[in-house]
Amino acid sequence: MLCFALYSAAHAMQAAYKPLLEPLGITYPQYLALAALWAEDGQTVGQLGASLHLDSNTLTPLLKRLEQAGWLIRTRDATDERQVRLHLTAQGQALQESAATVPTCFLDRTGLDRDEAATLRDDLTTLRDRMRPR
Amino acid sequence: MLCFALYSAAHAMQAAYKPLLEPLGITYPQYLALAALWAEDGQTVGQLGASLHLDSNTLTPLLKRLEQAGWLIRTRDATDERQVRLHLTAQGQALQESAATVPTCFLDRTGLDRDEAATLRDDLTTLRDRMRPR
DNA sequence: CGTATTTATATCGCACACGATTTAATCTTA
DNA sequence: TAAGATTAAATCGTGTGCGATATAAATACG
Repeated sequence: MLCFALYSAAHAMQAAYKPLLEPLGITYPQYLALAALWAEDGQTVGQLGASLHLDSNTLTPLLKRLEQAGWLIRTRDATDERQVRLHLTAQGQALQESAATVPTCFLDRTGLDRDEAATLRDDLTTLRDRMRPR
Repeated sequence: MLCFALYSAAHAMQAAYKPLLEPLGITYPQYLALAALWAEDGQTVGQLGASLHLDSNTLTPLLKRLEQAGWLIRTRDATDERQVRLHLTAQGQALQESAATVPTCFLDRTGLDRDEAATLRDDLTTLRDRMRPR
């Protein structure tokens, strides 16, 4: 069953990330959100949701927790008051340094070399995009 | 990022299953539990948890919902009262028939042929087992 | 035999996911 | 420009996952 392999591998992946992220005080989905902001600060909730494939019903509480923890600030866009922009705090930017080793540590844990990991990543991304539309 | 590919593909997979399972009135994790019981009825919570990689903190509420819905019955093992055995009801057994087309429908949705799906499944299972132990 | 330890579930609390709905702001268009 | 449609977040409810703890039954051991 491909589906169960995917289901259980995804859970195992989050479990493997836990010891890496716990010292930083963030969860895996929070890490994804912060990583997106490290790549581009000042995104809106909608932009973040588009890249993470998550909607505001999931993101709003998660982002409030990140704000509560001091990693970012949520501000209404001055031009379009419907949008909420996400800005990293100094602490949130500094966290990128602390998390710098995380991807490599995780890759080590998988036992895959970079090429194998890239191939599997591409296969999964293709699969995901085939399943999404309808 | 392999991790995000895995994360988002797993979510997309559950989304792809939703229209197949919703008519049956079950969720994807519930489907996994029932599928395990279709393969072998009368398992204990612990046995089911071992095959699904889930603990009783997740399974107990899920199984209570399945019992509530009439798919199975939970009974204490007479020999060892610590264990809870899971027995499909007639309705629960009959559901296997209704769900018979689900795996093929899902495979169609992935756009993969059986060999590609099997290869990806094995890669994911290997990856999962590499990440699990420590 | 009786107490300590181990084992199998259950319970509790918190953090996602996501369908459905709500609210508020912006855009459309007659 | 005023009413209706659209859009962006937020809110609400339900169902997982999982760490930590509790409970009760079975086993080990002195």
